[in-house]
Amino acid sequence: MKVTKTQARENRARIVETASTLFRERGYDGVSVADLMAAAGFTHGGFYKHFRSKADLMAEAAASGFSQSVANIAGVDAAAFIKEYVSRKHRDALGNGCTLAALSGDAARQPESIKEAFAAGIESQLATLEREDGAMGKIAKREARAKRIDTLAHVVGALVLSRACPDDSPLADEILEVCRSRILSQK
Amino acid sequence: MKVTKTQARENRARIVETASTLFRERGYDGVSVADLMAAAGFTHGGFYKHFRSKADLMAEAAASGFSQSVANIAGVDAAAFIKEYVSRKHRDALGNGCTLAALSGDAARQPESIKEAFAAGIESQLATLEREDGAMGKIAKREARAKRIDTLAHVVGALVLSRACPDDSPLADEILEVCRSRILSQK
DNA sequence: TGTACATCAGTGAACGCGCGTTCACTGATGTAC
DNA sequence: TGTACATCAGTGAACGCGCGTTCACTGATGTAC
Repeated sequence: MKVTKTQARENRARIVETASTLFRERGYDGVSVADLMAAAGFTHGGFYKHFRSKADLMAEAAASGFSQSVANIAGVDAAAFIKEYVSRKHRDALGNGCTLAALSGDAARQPESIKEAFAAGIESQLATLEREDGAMGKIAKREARAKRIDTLAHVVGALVLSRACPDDSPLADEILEVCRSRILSQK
Repeated sequence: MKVTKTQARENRARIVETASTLFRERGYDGVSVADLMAAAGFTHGGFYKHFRSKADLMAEAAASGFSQSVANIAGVDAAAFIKEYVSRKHRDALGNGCTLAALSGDAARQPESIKEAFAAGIESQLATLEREDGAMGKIAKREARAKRIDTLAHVVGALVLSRACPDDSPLADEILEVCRSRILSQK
């Protein structure tokens, strides 16, 4: 049963978004093509009408996750970003959370095409955090970029360590709380 | 062909150490029982004479990786630790590097037994960084622990983000350099 | 100390299963006249 | 506008393959006498 061009484009987008969530929840190896297509409401065979391989989808799903994050934090100031990022709510919402925190470890072992998507994701995350430096001089701009890179690494590290601890363990919460307050006081 | 009790114990330890390295390099799903046993110099069938399951070995291999790290950083001061941790050398030495940076993302999706090994690994890492606070008061001790947790999250985040970027990309090095100098100046 | 036997680390074939990918097929959509 | 045909998104069976785990077997080690 063929389907409208528009419908097909929507279906493709739904597959990418579903994949983006499932990959963040279970990792790249934890989601099969059949799993994913079923979650999006299709049978697995049609997958290759949209994507050349699972690896191609992985790169697209990462990009989709990054633009979702960018949309979420657009217009939010640094302190609010840190408070939301380094929170129990974010830690426990793997599938809708930051792709960097959920999948950077996986990305490190993936082909270059996926690492490129991650580098682009990091840059767009940095650009979104960058609001107020239109009038800055060169040195101040460089300093502002360094600060944003440093903060991003810091919040990602806090979330990643907290998630590696057992669910509801005191250490998982301690890491989050300690890092949140310290990162906030450094900005 | 049976083997000496001592020999069997050594063989078991070799399997755990081999696994610890391979898991860090390729992730838990990237290493099969057969791969691992072959790398340790055995056939795969004997695996279950030593371990109840692959998941059991994963927890043991993590613990082994953590005690290797602890041995490496014992007696090193905070500045030297940060310089070595947030370095290109460490980033490019996945298999011999920090288990937290290599596998925390994977651990987040694993059974509680593995997360418990990670929590214990984090605590022993913190304890090793803790050298000079014998004479501290209660408040100073709490503050010192918070500082160590925060630094650990920070260095892990820097390494994880750098590794997610394409090999030899400018961004991968920039993240490392920016974070290294900023973390050092905060301590 | 020497002999007979039980133990058990290690072997390699086999198990069922799920993986990524391919393929012949369907039938509504889109197009050419 | 109406008709005939090509297109191609989606279906579901099938492909070869590698996975974690099990099992009958081997034969040197360790033990009981």
